[in-house]
Amino acid sequence: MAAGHTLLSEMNTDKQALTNIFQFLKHQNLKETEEALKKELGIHVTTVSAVPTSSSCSQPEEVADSYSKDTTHPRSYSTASAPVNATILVDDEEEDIEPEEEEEEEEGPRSWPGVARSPGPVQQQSFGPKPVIPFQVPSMLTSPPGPLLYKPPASFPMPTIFTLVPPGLLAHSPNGLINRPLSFPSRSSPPLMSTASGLQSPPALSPLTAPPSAILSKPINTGPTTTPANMNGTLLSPGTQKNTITLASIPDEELTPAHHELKAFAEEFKTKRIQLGYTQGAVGQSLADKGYSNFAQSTISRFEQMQLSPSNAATIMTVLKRWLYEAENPDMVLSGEGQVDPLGPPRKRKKRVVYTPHALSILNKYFLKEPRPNRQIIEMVAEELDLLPEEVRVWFCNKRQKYKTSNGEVEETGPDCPSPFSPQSDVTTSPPPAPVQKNCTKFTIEELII
DNA sequence: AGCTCATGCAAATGAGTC
DNA sequence: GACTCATTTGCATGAGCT
Repeated sequence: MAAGHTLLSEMNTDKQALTNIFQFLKHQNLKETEEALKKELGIHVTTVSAVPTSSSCSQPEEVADSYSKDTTHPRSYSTASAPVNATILVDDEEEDIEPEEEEEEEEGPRSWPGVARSPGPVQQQSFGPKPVIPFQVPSMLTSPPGPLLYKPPASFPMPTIFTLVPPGLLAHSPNGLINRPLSFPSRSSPPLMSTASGLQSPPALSPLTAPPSAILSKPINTGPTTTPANMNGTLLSPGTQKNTITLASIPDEELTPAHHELKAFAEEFKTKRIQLGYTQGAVGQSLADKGYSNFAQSTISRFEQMQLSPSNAATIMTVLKRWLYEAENPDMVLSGEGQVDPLGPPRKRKKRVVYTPHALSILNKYFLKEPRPNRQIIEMVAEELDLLPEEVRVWFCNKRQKYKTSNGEVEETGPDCPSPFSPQSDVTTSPPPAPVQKNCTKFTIEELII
């Protein structure tokens, strides 16, 4: 504690932060938590050298692993608009202090080669001094003892950068989204799911609409990957076509404590979501509204069913846990830098493009002729189909991948050089058999013109 | 009929590699 | 820089319910 005081004395504003925290705890009658926080501060602050401008948090291995693949989700950040405050490190263990920038990387939209994109929604603005105090909430706080039965295990800690926003200050939020107390979704407002309405592109070619000549045969031994092994959805994640392990598929006896915690939270989340009157789609919408990483209804559904990999579930849990806390405590918004996602700035995942049957047909024809088109061809195809070159490139990548998995291992000829096709294969999109091409001879554009 | 949820499929993404 | 591979996650849609 003494060390904590030392640190705090150096960082003026954190006194205010601590005051707020303790007031909050008192207000919530969280005596135990308060004590624990004090205790924890006393312990952990000693491990910190001053962290004047950037905050940091720890990620024990299991969770760190879950983050490891997504570098766009910084695990720590400090505020941009609030006066520079020190952040108190609460968790211990390994540290990784991310270089500032994160928020700047704050992504302008992902850049697509050769294509100028309009910037995404501005997540951070300069509002001048803001009455929010960046603070790293201790893990026990991130899972409020009161409303939440779930207690975060050490192996799945919450991201712990938060800003406590006193209720009275909520109205000062300048952007209408940030720091707004969570409100119940209006039943009259269009739910998230309703976006899947008439404005979408036509569905992809169905097997029946594909020209007979375009129907490939499936390999005699279709691997286990072409079809979900379990159609009832209890063993394999539907969206998981490979050997991805989902939490739901792990036998009880093999579940680690961390897995149990995830499952427990998923159950609790579902229960409380329903109690709060939110549909899965509304949760996704609310996440987006609040500036968090948003997820589609389907992802929320999969989370609740634990049809996600453990690491993926852990990642999503951090967001949902925070969302749930705010939903249950509308007067006390936990926010880091306004409403920054605990995993970093909201993801800017490119909106999924649904290709028209016509586009798919053309793409498949090109794929047949040249599964590995060069840049020039890609650009030509993109122009013809009014797509981005990057979209075309990705389509070919995915197509090769799908082809390879659905047709078994490709030998000499490789997926790039379609081998004589065995009867039946990917019926929806695969092109008709092509002559075996030794050495994957590239086609010229002229040859590719259909 | 309209809403919610579950799920197949595939577009998008990230890590590792060449 | 572009590929492969594994993974994540959104769109579309069907099932079930009210």
